Amino acid sequence: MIDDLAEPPADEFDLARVLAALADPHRLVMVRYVAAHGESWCSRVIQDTGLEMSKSTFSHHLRMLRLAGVVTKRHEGTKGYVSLRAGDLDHRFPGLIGAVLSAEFEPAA
Amino acid sequence: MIDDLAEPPADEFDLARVLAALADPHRLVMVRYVAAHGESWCSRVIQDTGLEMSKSTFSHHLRMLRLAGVVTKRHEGTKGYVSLRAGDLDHRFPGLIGAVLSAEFEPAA
DNA sequence: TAGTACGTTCGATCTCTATCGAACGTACTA
DNA sequence: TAGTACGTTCGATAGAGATCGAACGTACTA
Repeated sequence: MIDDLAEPPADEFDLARVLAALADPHRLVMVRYVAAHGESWCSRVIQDTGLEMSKSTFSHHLRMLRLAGVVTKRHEGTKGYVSLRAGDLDHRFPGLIGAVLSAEFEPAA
Repeated sequence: MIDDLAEPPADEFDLARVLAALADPHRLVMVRYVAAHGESWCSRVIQDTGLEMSKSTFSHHLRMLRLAGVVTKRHEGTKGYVSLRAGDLDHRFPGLIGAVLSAEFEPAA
């Protein structure tokens, strides 16, 4: 776990990149989970959400979210703890993450 | 211009699809233009925004936006008039389009 | 010292998307 | 009746992203 991935500072967030990071059903599930449960480690997210994907695919999605600035990760022991950068997001794009989190998820809800 | 593209009704909007439609810098420019100027015809959007793309590429982006439900198009004479489905969007995903439209566009703004 | 759990990285594959030029159909205009 | 403006559709191409299994490195545990 080398993990020298550069998470951007809030003032360098790119709108299109953030939207692209959120524009995936699996990643929306991930983001909603950490938004609701607070900081969580990866395998817990996979288990609790019931996301059916391999660890490598999860890691890829996590990478997309971190590169956009949507989530951050810290490391403790063998676990990686993921949390939403709600404050940074709301500072840079006021109301955006709140609207996404409170939006109806499924079509014809 | 056969144009039998099915634009979804508001209650069938899909969040991931809408976010994906907005997750492109060119399409963000298009959406912001029609949001600011109201109903506009295609070639006017291309000219005023200074978007450097072919007509076919513009047509492709317009298609993505329409399929997601972000914009609608009506036809009059030889021109296609595009407008934002602000009401439908806000009804289904309250605050989302407003947050996107008011967001800082460029990084390090 | 293994052994186990955790998560990343590495190929490989497949699909989707962005892009263009060319050709087309539609409607107005001279 | 051409001619022109408008926008779509059709290949074709190139790039990005989603997905997986396998291999790896790290930290705790027995």
